[in-house]
This record gives sequence, structure tokens and C-alpha cells, in this order.
Amino acid sequence: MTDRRPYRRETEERRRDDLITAALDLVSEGGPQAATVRAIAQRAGVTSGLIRHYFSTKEDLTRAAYRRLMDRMTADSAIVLQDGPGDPVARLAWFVAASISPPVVDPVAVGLWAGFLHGVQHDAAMREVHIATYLGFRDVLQSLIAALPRPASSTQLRADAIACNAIIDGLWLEGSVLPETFAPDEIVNIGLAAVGAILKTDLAAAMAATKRDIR
Amino acid sequence: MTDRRPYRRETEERRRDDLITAALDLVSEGGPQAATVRAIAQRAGVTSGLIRHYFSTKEDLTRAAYRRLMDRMTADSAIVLQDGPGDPVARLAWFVAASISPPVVDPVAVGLWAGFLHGVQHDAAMREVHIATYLGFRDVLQSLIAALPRPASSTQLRADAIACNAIIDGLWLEGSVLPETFAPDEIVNIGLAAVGAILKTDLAAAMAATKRDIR
DNA sequence: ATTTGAATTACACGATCGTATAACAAGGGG
DNA sequence: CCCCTTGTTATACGATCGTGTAATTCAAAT
Repeated sequence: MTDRRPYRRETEERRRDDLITAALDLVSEGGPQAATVRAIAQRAGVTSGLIRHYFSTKEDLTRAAYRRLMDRMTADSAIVLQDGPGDPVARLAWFVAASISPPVVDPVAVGLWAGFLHGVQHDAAMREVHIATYLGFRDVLQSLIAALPRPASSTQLRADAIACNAIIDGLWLEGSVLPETFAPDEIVNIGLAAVGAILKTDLAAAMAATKRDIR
Repeated sequence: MTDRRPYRRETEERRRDDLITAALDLVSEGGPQAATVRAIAQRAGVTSGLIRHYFSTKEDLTRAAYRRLMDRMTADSAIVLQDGPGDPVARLAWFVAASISPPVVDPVAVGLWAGFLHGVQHDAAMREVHIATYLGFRDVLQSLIAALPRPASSTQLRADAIACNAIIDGLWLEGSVLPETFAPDEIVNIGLAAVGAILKTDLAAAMAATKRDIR
């Protein structure tokens, strides 16, 4: 009868992916308030009714989007462990450097992260994701620290991991929110020096040495 | 004619204060979306029309609320400098400890902070407040570091201040978002040890000594 | 070629959003 | 004691929110 909008059927995976991506884009651009059902649908190229076909509620979509964001950020940090150097000191240095460099350090990412924080504090499912992500990251860091050629008790190891993680988080925050305040590589250099000072290990030298190796 | 709600006239200061407080409470409880004009007015015990009598727009009220939040947080950190110890090492230790203890470390505060971050990134006035607050805090920290009995170049001083500030920010974040993950005083102890390691100064000992003095 | 299941669009619903404007009343200055 | 400024309430407006339901049309199976 009337002219209805033509459409193509897509796989469930593709549609969910498009909707989640659209939601994240909108939150980063306009804050949580901008990620309305209608705006998300329009951005994803579908009509708003379709959202409720793939997500039982908007909160459900929000949770999925947060999960996606966290997965992406941890993956960006851990990727250097795949084909990075073998030396324990250099491995730690690379991991720290990657965690406080783009694309982990990114105004968009920190904006998204903040946009979801209220959900993390009040929604049990989102809180679970956050805890798993945070402790997972810290455990990776702790295992890298444990592999260093130096003696350390388990309680000392935990304290070191928390401290180094705090440096990474703090520099990530500041570098992401106020990137123009820092010179290029300043954050990485400060981070390596600070983590090195806590662990009494020269990460900056190890970084420089392996950088030369790669070339 | 009809029965209108009775009311008392209040000073401008009092009304602005009530409205800002109501807005902050609502953001902390329900996120930015919960701080609607009507909800803020109801929480403050007035009708919604009154908001536009004191704030030209909702954005204007939001900016005022953010300014209030930042002022309160920096004041909570700096209060220990008023009647704290005179010894430079102890002063720094107290300042660091206060910055990673309640009421600065607080789930409500970090939730509020995150709720405003999108505004900070996109609103020029809010961004200005953020930059001033952040650099102001870091300058206080840097001047405390500069007062330590040790030689340091100005570039080294800047790097140290950024690194120590990152530790504080990171521990503030983690302690505020996941308080149940840490033992009592664990964050303070780790923070003092980490800042001390970076500055090669025993802050924990200075803290313990002055604590004994106060008693 | 036809049927059939479901992916997708279309539309309606009540609630609530921020803003604008007019009517009222509180309380100090004459 | 009354007036007059203005702090405050009341109400309306159009836009938009998340959700529920029915109608359609695509694409695979028969």
C-alpha cells in the first residue's frame, strides 16, 4: 500500500554489532543522554523497533555496549604480549607503555568509560564486568612483575601490582582527558620511570634496548 | 482563589546552594539523566520554575554544580596543609594520605566526577574548571615535592609531580570504585610507599613519626 | 512457484523532558 | 498600613523519551 522503507535481512551478529557500535558512538559524542533508542537505531541504519527485537530492554543493550568497550580496551593493552620481547623486564616495559599510549589512552575511550560508571556502580551485571576487567588487568600486570629477576613476597607482589596499576590508571586518565597538557612520549617516559622506581628495575633502559632490537 | 502552595522567600545564596546540592545528590544517585529540572526543584523544596529564576538554563546550573564539586574535593585534600606538620617530608606524606582517604576517596564523589566528564570534554566553561582544578592540585603537590631536602632539576620536578599525581589519581579511582577490594589503610600504605619510592624519600616513616607526635 | 517463519518497519501510547510566560503573594520601604 | 518590587508558583507548549503491538516484506525451505 504505502511505500515502506526497503530493507535487507542481516545476521543476528551483524545487527547486534551495529547497534552496539552505534550506541558507543553516541555515548562518546553526546554522553549517555544522547544514546536514545531512536538515535541508536538511526545511527545503525534501522528503525527503533528493531532494537527491542535484539535486546529485551535498553538497559540490556547498554550492558552489551559496556562489555564491548571493556573487552576492546583490555585487548588493546594485552596485544603487545603476543609478539613482544621475551625478556621479562622488557615485556613489562612494553606492557606498561602500551597501556598508557594510544589507542588505550584516548579521549573517546575515557569519555565512554566515565559515561558507564554510574551503571557500574548501580547495576550488578555491569559491576561484575568491571571487576572482572580490573582484576584481570591487574593480574596480568602482577604476573609480569612476578617474572622479574628479583625476590618478592606475595604480599609485596600484590602491593606492587596495585601501585603500578594505579600509575597506569592515573596516567591513562590524565593523558586521555588532557592530552594537550603533555609532550609527546612524556606520559610513557614518566610511566616507565615511575613503575621502574617502585620495582627498582630500569624499565626505560629495557624499553630502549628492545626498541633498537626491533628495528 | 485556589489554594496555592505557601512559601518563604529566601536569599539568593541559600536558594542557589539548595539547588546545586539537590542537583549533585540526584546525579550521584541516578546519574546525569536523573538530574532533571523537575527532580532538582522537588529535591530542593521548590517548584521547577524557580530554577530558571536563578539559572538561565539547565546547563548553567550544571556548570555551577560541577564547580562546587571540584571546589569541595580540592578543599578536602588541602585541609591537612593548614594544621598539618611543619616538616616537609611529613607535610607531603599527610597530603598524599589525605588525597587517597575519605572523604576524597568516596564512591559518591567518583560517580559525580564521572557523571560530569562528558561536559568537561565538550563544554568550554567546564573544561576550564577542570584544567584549573587539576593543574592547581598538581602545583600544590609539586611545591610540596620541591620543599623536600633533596636536589632536583625543574624538569625532574615536573615529572615527579606528574608521576605522584598519577598514583594519587589511580588509587583514588580504584579505592572509590571498588572500596571492598582493599583492606583498611591498604591504599594509603601503598600510596605512601609508591610516592616514596619515586621520590626516594621514606614517607611512611615520616607519617608514622608525626602520627605519634600528634597523639 | 508457493508457502512460511521471522526480521523489520510502522505506528500509537502515556510519561517526561527543558523552556516560556503569566498570575500570585510575601515582606520590606514608604 | 498599604504599596510595590520580585521571589515564587502555576500552567502550557512542543519535543522526545522507552516501550508495546500490529502490519508488512524479505529470504529460505518446500
